[in-house]
Amino acid sequence: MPELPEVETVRRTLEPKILKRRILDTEVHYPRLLQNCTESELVSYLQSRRFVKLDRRGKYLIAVLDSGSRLVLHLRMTGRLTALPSGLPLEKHTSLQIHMDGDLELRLVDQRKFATLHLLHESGYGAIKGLATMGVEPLDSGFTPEYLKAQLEGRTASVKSVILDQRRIGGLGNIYADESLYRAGIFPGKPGGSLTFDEIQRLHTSIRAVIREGIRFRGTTFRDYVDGDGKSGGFQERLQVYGKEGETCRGCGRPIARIKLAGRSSYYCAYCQV
DNA sequence: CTTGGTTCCTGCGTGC
DNA sequence: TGCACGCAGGAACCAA
Repeated sequence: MPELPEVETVRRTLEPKILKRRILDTEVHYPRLLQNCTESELVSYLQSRRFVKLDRRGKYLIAVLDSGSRLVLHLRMTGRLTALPSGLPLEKHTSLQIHMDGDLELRLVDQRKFATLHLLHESGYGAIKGLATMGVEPLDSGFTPEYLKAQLEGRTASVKSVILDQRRIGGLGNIYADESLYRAGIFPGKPGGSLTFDEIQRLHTSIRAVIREGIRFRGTTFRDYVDGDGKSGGFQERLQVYGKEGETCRGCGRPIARIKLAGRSSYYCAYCQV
């Protein structure tokens, strides 16, 4: 599940490979990937264009073209975006291929087919609701304990569902949310509005630390994720609770538990997180 | 406004 | 061994 650290790692690995190359041809194998244009529109628009920049906002990748228009991609759960030598065998669930000069192929493989692609010609993100309403990111200067407090204040929903809300915090997903709450010693099901300022400060610190470490270790490969070179991440070695139901808590030796919150699995230690 | 349920999709784990 | 079934999950959308 690509979250902020994974998408940032993809961005960093892809950008130097794809910039300045000319697009030779585009093949769309899963047309429903395209949210606001047709297959033929995309193919003809990209013909002979070049990418001049690869940006990220939350979990969105934004590829800026030399025309100024942008391709906006969201990998959702199983999307893999790689830039590898052209002509490698076509994998099952390949949604998109962009053939570029210099023997390079930008490829999207997406087993569950939830990934989305927008082609934006106008400025701004109005056409993409999730981008237009994206909240402050954990590593932005605006992400302060006070900001987090304001997001949690008055919420009866669980703290976990509040921090997963992309309109409040951009880029956090299930894995890093669970790891952050574990490090902060906070039970994920606790109502958001019930956190003390001390707990909010701890959560703020742990979210930033977990996201920074996630990037430093090049993301978490729990199942599908690979970076732009097709390589797995390293943060899965550092996970303390996510996916570890029944395993021993490093803090107290008791078993890690799992509950459902807002429709998602939440892993936590019932003793260390209150 | 908030909150929770449903939907999209495919592969995998479970149980008979 | 084989098959049906439920589940996993990010975010848009809908209903209350």
